[in-house]
Amino acid sequence: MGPVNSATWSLLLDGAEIILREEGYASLTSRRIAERVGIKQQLTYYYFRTMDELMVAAFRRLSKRELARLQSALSSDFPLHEFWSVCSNAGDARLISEFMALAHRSEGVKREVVDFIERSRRMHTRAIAKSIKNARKKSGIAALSPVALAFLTTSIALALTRESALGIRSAHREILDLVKQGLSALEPDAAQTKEPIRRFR
Amino acid sequence: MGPVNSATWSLLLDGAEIILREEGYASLTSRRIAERVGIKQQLTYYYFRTMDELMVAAFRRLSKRELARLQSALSSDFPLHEFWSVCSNAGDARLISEFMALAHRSEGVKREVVDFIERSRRMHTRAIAKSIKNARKKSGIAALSPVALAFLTTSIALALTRESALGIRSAHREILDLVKQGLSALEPDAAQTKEPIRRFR
DNA sequence: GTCTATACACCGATAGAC
DNA sequence: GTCTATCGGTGTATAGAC
Repeated sequence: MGPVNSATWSLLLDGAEIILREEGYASLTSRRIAERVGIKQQLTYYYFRTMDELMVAAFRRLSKRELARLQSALSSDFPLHEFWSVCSNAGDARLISEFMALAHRSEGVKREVVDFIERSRRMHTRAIAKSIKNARKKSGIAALSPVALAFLTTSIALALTRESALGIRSAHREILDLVKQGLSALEPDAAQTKEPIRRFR
Repeated sequence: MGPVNSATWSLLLDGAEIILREEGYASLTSRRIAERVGIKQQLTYYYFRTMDELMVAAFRRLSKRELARLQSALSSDFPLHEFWSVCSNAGDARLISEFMALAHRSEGVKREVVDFIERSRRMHTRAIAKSIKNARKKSGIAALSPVALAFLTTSIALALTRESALGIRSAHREILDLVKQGLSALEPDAAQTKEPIRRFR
């Protein structure tokens, strides 16, 4: 069994991410990955016992990276604005949504995905709670609990990216304005210092 | 080429739906469908030229049925409550989400999916607009345009079903109460006459 | 309309040479 | 650690008998 984090090990996971992004999980095969990164198919089984193990490893690496990215967003000057920006990244959203689909087909992947969602929601919730407490004048948004706001934010980000990928645009502009308004209510200074978030046309 | 809407033709699409629901789109193969409904694999190609054609036909049939279901919901006494109830049906949500994933891999499916989303959103938007106009006292919810409310409703329904399928429950109770409250603001009489919607524990 | 037979490509996975 | 060779299984799709 090949060593974790070695060069070829990482290369295989890189290939897995590329395939998932570009072609979806149905094309996530050892042959396709190997072909994409220029190695022999059978080498896959030196580093991973089964394809399922590879998928779990791929998501675990992605999850680690994504949680670090979210954590660093939450450590910035405008945590909620930055968190939203990370959530709205189309490439990673696509990747995570492919893994969510895979979660229905692999117990191992499912465990990791659930763990990731719960962790990121907890982080997000704590940050929202802090922002609400710090906000000078309470806006109507504080009628909702932090965890509900966290759920809504990520749900909206995912729906926007998914529909954008299909070419659907109806209501997007208004929803985006609404989110921006909500974020600015919780982080008032961000509106002046940062340019408007414009991720969807 | 076998006749559309014949018994075996329908049987094949039934099988396709079952496979999609139970195993996801990666398992949507002619062998698996045929095995599931008890016919020979090769017969698939008497009714459909390619698997892609079968998928498009399957979604078209589902889309028709679903739009009819939504339309009939909107013709009921409490259109928005009923629409929400249909959207929150776990089985159909799963099916539609599998087709959305398939849309990334098939131009034909993509066209049908986009058409379905746009049609259902238009129907939903019109119904919301009508309810807002009819509502006696305007609630805070009317600050949002009908199409934005339509987007939010379906996004929330999809996110709730997806997370429920994974076993995640955080914030669900509160979000469900929020939706119920919004629906009741637009359709005030429904609260008394119908029992509370309780689709997620 | 449904069947058998069959083509050819791709899949996961293993054995063993170097 | 990477390679060649190879297995049995499954995938789409076609030809042709009944």
